[in-house]
Amino acid sequence: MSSSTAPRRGYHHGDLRAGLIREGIALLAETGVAGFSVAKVAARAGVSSAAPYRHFPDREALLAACAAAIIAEVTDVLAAAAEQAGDDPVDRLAATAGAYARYVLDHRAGIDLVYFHDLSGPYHEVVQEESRRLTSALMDLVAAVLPEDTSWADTVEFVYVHLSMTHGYATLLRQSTPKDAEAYAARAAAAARDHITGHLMRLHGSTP
Amino acid sequence: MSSSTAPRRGYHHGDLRAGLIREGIALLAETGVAGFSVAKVAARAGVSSAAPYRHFPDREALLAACAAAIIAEVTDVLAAAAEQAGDDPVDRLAATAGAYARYVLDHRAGIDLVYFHDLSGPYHEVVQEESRRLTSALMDLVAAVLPEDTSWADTVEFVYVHLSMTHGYATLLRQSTPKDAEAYAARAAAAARDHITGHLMRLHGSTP
DNA sequence: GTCTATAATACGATAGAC
DNA sequence: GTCTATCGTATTATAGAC
Repeated sequence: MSSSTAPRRGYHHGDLRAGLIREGIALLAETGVAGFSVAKVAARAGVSSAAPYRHFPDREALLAACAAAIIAEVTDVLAAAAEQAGDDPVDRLAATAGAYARYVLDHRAGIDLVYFHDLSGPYHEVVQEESRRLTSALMDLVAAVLPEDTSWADTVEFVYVHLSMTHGYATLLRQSTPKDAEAYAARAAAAARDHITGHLMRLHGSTP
Repeated sequence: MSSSTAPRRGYHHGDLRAGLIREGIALLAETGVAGFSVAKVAARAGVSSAAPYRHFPDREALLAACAAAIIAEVTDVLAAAAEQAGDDPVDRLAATAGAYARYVLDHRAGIDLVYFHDLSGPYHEVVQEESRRLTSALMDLVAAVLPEDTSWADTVEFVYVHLSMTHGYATLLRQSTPKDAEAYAARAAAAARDHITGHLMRLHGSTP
């Protein structure tokens, strides 16, 4: 019974697969996709450069697993922010923009994997699955903001634009001042609110 | 006089420096920063892998030169789009969002260099110079949209958000359907218009 | 100013011991 | 499942011929 829970030796890991994904995400946050390599991830996890190939067939598969994990985490972060924002639909949607900005500021380069890597290859079904989860969560929040008779296509389009400006603001932001994250998150939320307001104005056919 | 205008030999180039930047931009558009290498750029330009080092001290300098050229081109494209949009300030600003989307669709991965690479190192004064030109051009367009008594800081913030959502929409867009660019550009412009309208509403203190 | 050749390094991936 | 060892390849950058 002595070997059931404790690691057998120094090089043994309880769950190397999970550890590699964790270290992969950390490496991506520091260097971006350009600086990502299987060897570096392995070194960070404290194993040899051959070990990852027991868990992932090639570099691309490890990268895809990291991307899926990042998207999953973002989804959870946005959902939590909406939950915490209260009952008003506009507040809830705007809060996701602020939370996204905060996330990108923390994970810096990590997010570029999701937006700049070609996700159409093999192994990427997992990534697309997580992307659908994220989109789905936002669909619910957006549907609560738009009028009840809004078509599915228009709702999707609004999700698209909301995520776009949220992502764009957060990444531009990352370039400049890295401090005072809360102030920037608040401004990201305010920008999202402007967009929501303007869109509702257009729907109502009035102009300022 | 026979050697003054014509190339002397097969390996001779009139302006290799410019050619390297041109091919570097094309390579970035195809592969992104991760796939960028001095050797590949040299091969595309039809010279040996050592030749670029006569014109750029290292890889980073070539990359910086490409980034500066990309930003300069974007600046020109946005200015031309505003010019072509007519006299209404809102039309002119919204047009830049559409033009940006069109540019990113054409140059795909190329733009990530500008937004995801660390631009704080050496050689990057040129990049920051071009960035300032872009910001400055947008400042004029935004100032024409906002009320005359708007502070400089608020104008900068609006430029920031406008560019953010413009960039975000264009890059998200690049991920999905690559066809029907004009329709997407029109929607990018419409999204920018929503943001402008919503912001003006907030300034006027009214709600939808 | 461009070439050929090369050094030093890092990477992806595999083979075989344990 | 992880190790050590290794092959093949691509990269950055330099040296020296022309």
